[in-house]
Amino acid sequence: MYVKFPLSEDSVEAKAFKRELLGDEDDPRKVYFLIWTTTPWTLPANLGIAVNPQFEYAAVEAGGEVYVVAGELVETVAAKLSLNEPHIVARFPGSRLDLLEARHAWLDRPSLLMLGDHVTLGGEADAETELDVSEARDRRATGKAGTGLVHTAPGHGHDDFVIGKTYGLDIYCPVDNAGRFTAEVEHFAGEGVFEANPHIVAFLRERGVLLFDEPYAHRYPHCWRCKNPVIFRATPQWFISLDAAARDAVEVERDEDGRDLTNYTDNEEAAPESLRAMALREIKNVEWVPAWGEERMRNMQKGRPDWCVSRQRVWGVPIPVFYCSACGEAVADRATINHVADIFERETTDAWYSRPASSLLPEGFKCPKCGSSEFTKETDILDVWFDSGASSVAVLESERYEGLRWPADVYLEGGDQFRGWFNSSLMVGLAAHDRAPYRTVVTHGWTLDAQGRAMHKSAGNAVAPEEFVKDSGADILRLWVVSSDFKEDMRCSDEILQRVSETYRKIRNTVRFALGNLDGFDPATDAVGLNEMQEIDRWALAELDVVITRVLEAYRTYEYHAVYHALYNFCTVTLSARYFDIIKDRLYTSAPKSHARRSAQTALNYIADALARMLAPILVFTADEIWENLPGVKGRRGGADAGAADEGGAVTASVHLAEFPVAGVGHDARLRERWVRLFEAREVVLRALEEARTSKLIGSGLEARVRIAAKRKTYELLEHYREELRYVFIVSQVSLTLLEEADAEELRVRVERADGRKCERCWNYSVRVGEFTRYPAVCERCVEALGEIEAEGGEAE
RNA sequence: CGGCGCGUAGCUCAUGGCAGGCGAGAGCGCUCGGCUGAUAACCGAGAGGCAGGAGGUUCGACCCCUCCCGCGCCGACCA
Repeated sequence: MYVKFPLSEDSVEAKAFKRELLGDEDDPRKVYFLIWTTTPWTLPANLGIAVNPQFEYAAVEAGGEVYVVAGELVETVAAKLSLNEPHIVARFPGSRLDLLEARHAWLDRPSLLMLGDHVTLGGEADAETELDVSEARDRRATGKAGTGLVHTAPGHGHDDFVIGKTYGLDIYCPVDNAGRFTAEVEHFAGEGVFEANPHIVAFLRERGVLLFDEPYAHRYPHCWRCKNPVIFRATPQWFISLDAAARDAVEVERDEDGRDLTNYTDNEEAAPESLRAMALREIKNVEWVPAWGEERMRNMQKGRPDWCVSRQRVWGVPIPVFYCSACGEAVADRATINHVADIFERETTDAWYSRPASSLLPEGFKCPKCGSSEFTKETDILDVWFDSGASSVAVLESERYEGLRWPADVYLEGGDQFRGWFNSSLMVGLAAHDRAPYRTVVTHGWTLDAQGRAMHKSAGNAVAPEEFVKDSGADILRLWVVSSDFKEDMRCSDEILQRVSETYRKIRNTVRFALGNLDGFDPATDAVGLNEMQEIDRWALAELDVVITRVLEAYRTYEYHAVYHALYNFCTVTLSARYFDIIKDRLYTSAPKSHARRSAQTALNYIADALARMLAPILVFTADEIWENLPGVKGRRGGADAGAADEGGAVTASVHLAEFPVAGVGHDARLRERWVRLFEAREVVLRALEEARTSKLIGSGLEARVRIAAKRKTYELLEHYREELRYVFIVSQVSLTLLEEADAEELRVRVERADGRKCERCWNYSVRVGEFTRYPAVCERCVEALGEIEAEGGEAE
């Protein structure tokens, strides 16, 4: 709607202005300021009109009246209003209008002309509409609505409020809590604002001040919950000042009950600081993970407005303020607040609602200003952020929990909580103890879908954790969490969870292999000392040691995805593809109680034990399942190095009562270096075997005899392990020769069919199969193993 | 628009962050093959990335600077 506000012609300034426009201050034609608005109900609260000082405005004469509108909008406005032969009588910059006075369109009240950069030519300049910038630009290019003069009601919108404050206008808001006009609003008192809209339009039309109205679609803010349109009202609120220094020194809690004194400040004498100053100081002392959190928090505190802590809700923690019924004085001093606090401690905050003001105040309390003893209670409640911000004090200093202390070691939440919980906790912590309530703050990123977009139920791309847990279990969901770098945004989708499920199965299967091969192994009697173990078993433990070191460090620094990758890589490469594959021969064919087999089992037991401990925080259930199946836990009590026992040898009932494995046990850097080179050679052999397989020379690697020629350096290494090589490469025979230094290759591998026949017991090929009358289908190694089994009274297959 | 962050193979991550240096790595997945005593398993080989894009600094940049593009969080009486 377009409404005209007449110029107040009485003032000297107005006369001068009219003379400029029409040449004569006594010209009978009246001058009007033309405003446009989509919210008729805010007009009763109009106290001003804003124009943009940068724009050019024009005075348009039509039908004996003169209208002021933005120069660029003259044509569109004239067309829309069907003005009778409009013509421009003057042009002037917006700044010319500053501080002129109009009369309200129908009320006996001035409306002040003001300058504001928020005024646009696109319409929808009203603060109420919250149009975003790009959309506003589009709108400006297409349909124009508006006059370049913005009706301003400081009580009904942010921009209006701000400019109203600048010009010293009242913050006038004649709408009550129920959304109805108050009694002072002529003609419309008691009407709900939305119901009043058409009445106001009709009323203005009758008065002849409405020049045009039409239906107009535009954005308008709605309640996020009930979806109804909301209205803006400026209302009195309680704030906590961030810049005012405390008038009194903070009361310092003394260390009465043995709590760490450093938790509390004792700077009673120090000059009072503002909350903001304290916050900026404390932010430096907190460890932020990731580190950029410090800068984010600091920037936020720098530009933060005072904390509005009052909320108009019927539930919550009341603000313990009283108002004098006689003089209106707000009462909230230490004595009254402590009095209320004492009552709350006994009766909970419900007392605020159940007791009258008189019984919430100290006996005989009188208004410090007027001496009256009649008071009313504040009805606003505290911002719930204040509640959560107080959690550190409420929980950590509660006597209901043992072993807790303030401040907290760690706060962990999503990055959205910088402005939320991290902030409110900091404020309350500072108020209570002058210190940050946390030593470390860890933040995680957002969960996004496969395309990296935020999950929304409405977009249908959300993964419901509870659904997934129901199908696949919490262990796998936790494994997903840990597989991602939680400090950044994390992606989650069916495919990703599918992958994680597969890695879970791999880990579980790997440990199951170890446990399966520990059947009958009793760490107390069967374990082999580290120095007596076969070298590859010690190699496995040396690799495990590296993993332990890496995992413990990663846990310590919140690099959980590094934990995941280290453990998973260990399971797939070190164990499954290498160690397990190589020792299968020994586990399956050596005599059950042979030293060779027990050597491998000792390593397996240690590995399974360590994996259970390291996996425990992630695969909570699976780790316990592993734990229960460790031979040291199953029934018996383990030895010191037998695993499944904590330091001191005590077997714990649950892995979650056990410590992380200790680094350094299997440490052997030189051994690992040798085996790095051995495995490099193994890769060359494996490639050669693959070629032989492709050409149908062999199928299984055990069908092969490998002829290796190596230059001096490699030769010497391999020579040292000559008898081990067939097991490391998993072939039946290996021969080794020296390669000329002039040769191009460091290592040359030829694959042939293995000599002899396949041993039906161990599947290796041997020229000696058939030599042994007692076991004609078996090789020399198996004959020996079978002999041992028989000697132990066991049953040889 | 303002504050902060992210963008390396199909996927999850290394390397790279104020110590820039030869042809950017791993595992999974995929393709092909082997094994059949971890079998709703296991082993191997292979293909696969111009490090979001464009400039700049430099003898030399994934790594430093600028701009652009894409994405996320915050700027809400939602916790």
